Amino acid sequence: MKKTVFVFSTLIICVLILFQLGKYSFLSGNVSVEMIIAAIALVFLGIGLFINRNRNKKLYDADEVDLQKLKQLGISNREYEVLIELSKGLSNKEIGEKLHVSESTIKTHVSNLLVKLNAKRRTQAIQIAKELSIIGP
Amino acid sequence: MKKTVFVFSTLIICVLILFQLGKYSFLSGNVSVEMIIAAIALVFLGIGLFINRNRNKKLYDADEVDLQKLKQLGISNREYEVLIELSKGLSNKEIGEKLHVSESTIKTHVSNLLVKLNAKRRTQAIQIAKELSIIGP
DNA sequence: AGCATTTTGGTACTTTAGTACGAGACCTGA
DNA sequence: TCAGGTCTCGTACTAAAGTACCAAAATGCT
Repeated sequence: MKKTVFVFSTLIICVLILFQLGKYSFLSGNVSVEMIIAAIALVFLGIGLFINRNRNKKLYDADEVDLQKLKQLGISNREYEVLIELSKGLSNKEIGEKLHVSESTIKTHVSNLLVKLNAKRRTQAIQIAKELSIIGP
Repeated sequence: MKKTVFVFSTLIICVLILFQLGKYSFLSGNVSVEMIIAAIALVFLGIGLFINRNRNKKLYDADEVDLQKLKQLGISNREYEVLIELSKGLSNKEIGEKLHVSESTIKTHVSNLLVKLNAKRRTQAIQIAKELSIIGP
């Protein structure tokens, strides 16, 4: 939310600045029409690129989208943590060591994840989770 | 390559059209300055969004990058096919059925892939392959 | 044709992964 | 306080995955 507000605020401010700049330049008559148009075009091209870059990043950030889908699927916090490590290619044992719990516990979490994600294997779970955008690429 | 040429050609054409449009409007004096600027801004905002969308898609297309990296890693055609199915979350047995070979063969391919990708598990192989951009997200 | 590589497949084995239970500890809202 | 959910851990089992080694076809290149 913060990012979205920031981006759109910046956009609106840019629009206002450009309008004022355009009026002033035309009144004074010092700057050519082509230059102004080129400047505006460049600025908005940049804004377009910036917005899309942020939009693509946002898909894999810890934002509202994730939490919503996690609740829909009934995935708990701990299970989500396991899912993250799972997707990094760690074994159950390694995940257990990283989260300071036993391998047994991880197995339980993974089993629950497979049911909730409707997957047969951990590799499939990774794929499904990525399609649902609840984990990064 | 085709896409890049297309995008930049479109961009240049848009620039030219906008310059001509700008000149004509100012000469005739029928359209307000604000409207023209707004139109230009919107168009280039759109172009910016469009370019970035294509750029992000291109990262995971079947381009030259793949083949180069595959040769560097010594991954053969068949192994690559197996890697693709692997990343979809299929089991060795399922991959065998899909590619019309035995599970044994897939095991051999997977074992070779793990060595070549320097991975310990298939999940890790998927992660590494994605980092190297030799398979899609 | 001859050599190198790839692809295929097998056996036998060890290691992970995954399932199916049960059960205690810990919070939290009603 | 108590039901419900989460988190933890265990045992015992089955099913995959992965390793090591071998070897015959198939393919590609010169």
